[in-house]
Amino acid sequence: MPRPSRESYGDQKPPYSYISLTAMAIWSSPDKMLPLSDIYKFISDRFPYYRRNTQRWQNSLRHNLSFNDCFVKIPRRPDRPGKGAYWTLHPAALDMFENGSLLRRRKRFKLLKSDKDRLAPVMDQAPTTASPPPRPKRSFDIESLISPEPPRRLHPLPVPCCVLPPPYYLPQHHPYRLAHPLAAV
DNA sequence: CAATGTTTAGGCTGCT
DNA sequence: AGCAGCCTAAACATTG
Repeated sequence: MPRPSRESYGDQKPPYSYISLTAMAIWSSPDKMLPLSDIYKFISDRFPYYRRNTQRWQNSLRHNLSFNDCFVKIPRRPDRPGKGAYWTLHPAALDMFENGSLLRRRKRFKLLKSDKDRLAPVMDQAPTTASPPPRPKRSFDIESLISPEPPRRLHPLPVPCCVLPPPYYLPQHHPYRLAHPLAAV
């Protein structure tokens, strides 16, 4: 099984879907959430193939972000202004890839319409204030699958995975908090 | 205005 | 053949 590594692929197209590449990028970030431009950067830093034809693949990537329910937009905090939201993974979508492989998804992650409707009003609220972060619960270790292409590390590697981004990015009654086994306590 | 985000549409491939 | 997952193009809206 091919795995992304420092010297893999070169100019060849990596065997990962945009969904996989985006999930890698998001999950390798400290807060498990990234703005669009950082997702682009992660991918083109690691996979030289994506240093070309940027208009094409970035359009596809944006399509995937909006189209797939597994990606969720988190509004910026008012004190961190900027263009565009942060993107994260839906907690229920973390087992989308068979046995940790990012090559092919088991099944498309699709929310029921009723779930979407329930989520929508909450996502429109302005982000609220902080509370102590729930402690990490391992679920998905993409870090073990990826290493940066250039000889440098973007993040310290043994990062404990947490299912949720830090709560201060999320509205107080965000469903994700409830979805998190520790946040519910 | 350029970057970001949403949506529709068509094509390709592998699987059953 | 039909379906599911994926890729690409493109029109269009929103936002900083």
